Amino acid sequence: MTDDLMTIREMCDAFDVTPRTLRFYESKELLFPEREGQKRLFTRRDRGRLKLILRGKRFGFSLEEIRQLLDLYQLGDQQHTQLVRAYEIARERLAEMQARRDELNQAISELQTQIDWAGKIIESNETTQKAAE
Amino acid sequence: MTDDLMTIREMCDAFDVTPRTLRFYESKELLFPEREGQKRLFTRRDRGRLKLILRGKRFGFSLEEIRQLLDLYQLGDQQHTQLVRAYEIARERLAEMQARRDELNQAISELQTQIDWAGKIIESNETTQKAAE
DNA sequence: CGTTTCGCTTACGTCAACGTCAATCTCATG
DNA sequence: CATGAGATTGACGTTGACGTAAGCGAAACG
Repeated sequence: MTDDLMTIREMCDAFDVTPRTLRFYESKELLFPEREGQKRLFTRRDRGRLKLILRGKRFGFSLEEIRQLLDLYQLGDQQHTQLVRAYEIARERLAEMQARRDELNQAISELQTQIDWAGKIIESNETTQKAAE
Repeated sequence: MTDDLMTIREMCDAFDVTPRTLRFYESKELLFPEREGQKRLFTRRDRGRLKLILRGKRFGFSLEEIRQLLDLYQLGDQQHTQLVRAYEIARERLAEMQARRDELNQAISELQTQIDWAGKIIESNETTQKAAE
């Protein structure tokens, strides 16, 4: 593939973000595009990371938290101590995410209940209205 | 129950927030505490809403989005048109939340995979180290 | 009765996550 | 070669969600 590398514009179109956002993420060390002269060229690795960044944001993680999470996905070349530490952090994060999912499930079922109620009310309103006509 | 009404301090202790936060939420019309003279007194309704507010925040909703969600839980005294509209919004939100949950589940299983790998690496490192001793 | 202790209001400060604008630079195209 | 479209680097502006400090009123305590 010749377009293993993508320009900033291609990235923006692909992920629906602005150039400013990509430069900002680079300045925060979330992305590490290569350079061709001055111009940024984003790699497959950058795309993978960006995907995770955007996902993290949808769950309300801060960019700093996301940066730490990203490091967990790149555990290859670590020292043993570092690896063990990352492992522990990862297990904590996993527990958090599972707790969140459970909470989210509860929120969903509560909202579902409200919706069912509202549906019934609307239904009865409409039938009584029809009856009144 | 005589303490159906709670002071600002009791609320802060119960929900681990600051007074500033509660006043801020009131100013944004997320909470509607009663008044005894100048002092705020938070009702059971306020506590229910605060619980939902804090939950919403954990999922990355803005306060404005949360305000709209809260209205869905108070569909009693609405006009028919309003009710139908709220019903539609609620169904959209529900779909969003379900999508989020699915995405979260995927993120969890991916992270789980990474953790399993890391666990294996750590294990093998430790056994080879032991063997070398 | 003085003085802490809460609580209230008003108002300015802060931090994250970008938006926006100006001033270059660079390269392709008429 | 001019020029116009994109990209880059500062640098300042903005918005959301509070923090924080100043000043005042009420009430509870020694």
